Amino acid sequence: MSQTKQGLAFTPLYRQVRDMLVQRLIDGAWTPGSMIPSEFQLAAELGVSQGTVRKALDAMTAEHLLVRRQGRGTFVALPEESRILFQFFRLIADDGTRIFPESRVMDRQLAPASADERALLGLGIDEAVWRIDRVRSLGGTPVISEQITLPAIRFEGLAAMETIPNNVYALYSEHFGITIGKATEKLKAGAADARTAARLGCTAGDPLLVIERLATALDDTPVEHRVSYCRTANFHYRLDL
Amino acid sequence: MSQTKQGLAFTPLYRQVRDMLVQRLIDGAWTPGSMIPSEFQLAAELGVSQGTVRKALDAMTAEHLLVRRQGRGTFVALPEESRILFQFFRLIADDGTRIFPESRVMDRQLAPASADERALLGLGIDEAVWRIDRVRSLGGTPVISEQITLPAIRFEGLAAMETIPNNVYALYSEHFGITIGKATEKLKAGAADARTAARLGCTAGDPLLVIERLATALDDTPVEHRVSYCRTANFHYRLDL
DNA sequence: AAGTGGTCTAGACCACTAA
DNA sequence: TAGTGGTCTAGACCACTTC
Repeated sequence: MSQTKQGLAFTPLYRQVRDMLVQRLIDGAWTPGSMIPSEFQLAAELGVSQGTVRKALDAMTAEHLLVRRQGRGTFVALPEESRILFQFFRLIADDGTRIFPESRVMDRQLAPASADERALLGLGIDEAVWRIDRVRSLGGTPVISEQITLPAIRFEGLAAMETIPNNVYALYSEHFGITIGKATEKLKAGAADARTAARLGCTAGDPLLVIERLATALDDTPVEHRVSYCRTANFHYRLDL
Repeated sequence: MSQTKQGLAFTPLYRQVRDMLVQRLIDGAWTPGSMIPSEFQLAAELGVSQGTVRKALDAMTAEHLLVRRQGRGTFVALPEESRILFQFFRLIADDGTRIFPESRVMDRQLAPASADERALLGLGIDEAVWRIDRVRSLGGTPVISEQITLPAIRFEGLAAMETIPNNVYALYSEHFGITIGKATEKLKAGAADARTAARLGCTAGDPLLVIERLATALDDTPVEHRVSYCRTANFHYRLDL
């Protein structure tokens, strides 16, 4: 647990500790929902001070990987609705209400990956993908039509599943051992095509908010590509700068 | 610099220090670009430890209020292009390039505030606002049409100004002593009206990304309301989750 | 009462910058 | 060489939760 500080590749100790602890999440040594050892235990085990462990744990808390509760302990974050709502789902009713959307799966297919999909998900030439097509409703009204693409190799049991639950990040975690760590979104305005318009109860050509998301696992490998077409008549995408 | 820790209104010491230092920015005791005292000097002056001052300064750095440079010192952040580009301007070329937009002011008016404007900017019944209408271009092509609304009382010298510079946050800071601290954005999809379409070189009815921003000063009072209509044919709004 | 995270302190040493 | 921020340590006490 020591390192010469000169040279161009200096990594602070708290960062090394953070990386080691994230590795435990990747390896599944610490599972979602479980309590991890206390700061002092980790400090003793790793041979660093408690303050250094704290700095690593604080960083992981900021990444939403851990949840700390005074008096109780530190826990591995769960992909529960409240967390998704806070971290990943930014569509909010115009009156400020936050609701978790319901989903209706329209289609699910296993197919060879297109060139675009291979590039986005880092797949080889012969790899396949799952494509999930669903409609999401907020307060009973269909608002989002979205297509999700997953690398087939990481979701091998998916064919056997009867239904796909509403919270897919909980599915990835519980059934496939994949934790989504980060995601990048690109937003554009687009026009509704006939099929999407029919789904969302609007007219073809109506403007839609188009959200393209690439989500990565804890090891920063791409896991999910998603394009969402959103009717923003009564909802908006909110962001603090 | 001490406080009983029981009771419901406990505020950590580093937070109190942070608030005191932000007050110096509000009061203008520390001006943008200037170097502030070292951690040890502040600690001695405020009667707290250097570690507590550091935690306050780190928080302010995270808020983009300060810039720290190892070996040089800690400086009050400037509303310079690079900072705006990083913190406030999220429209990026599809190839990933970040450019600072040029602006062309189409109109500037002083008028009584509408009911909506009064509500958004926290104004009284007889207050006036400035309305600035401009077109912004990226790499020579007009991409954004936006309307900015400012409380007239906070921008009294604006009538005398010949031109309005491209970087309005630098203007607010340098000419009116107002530092924008935070902003909230609401994104929707909308259709171009005839005037906006003519400005942006598209067709009326084309989908546009509509960004509504409310920016607040360091003391959390609203300062600027802005609605931007963006053509996203070759650009997108990017965000990390 | 015991164990946890949250705060605060004091001091050491390293790395970077400028004079 | 002096001064700055960046990292790391060791230890104290407080607040919250559970038993």
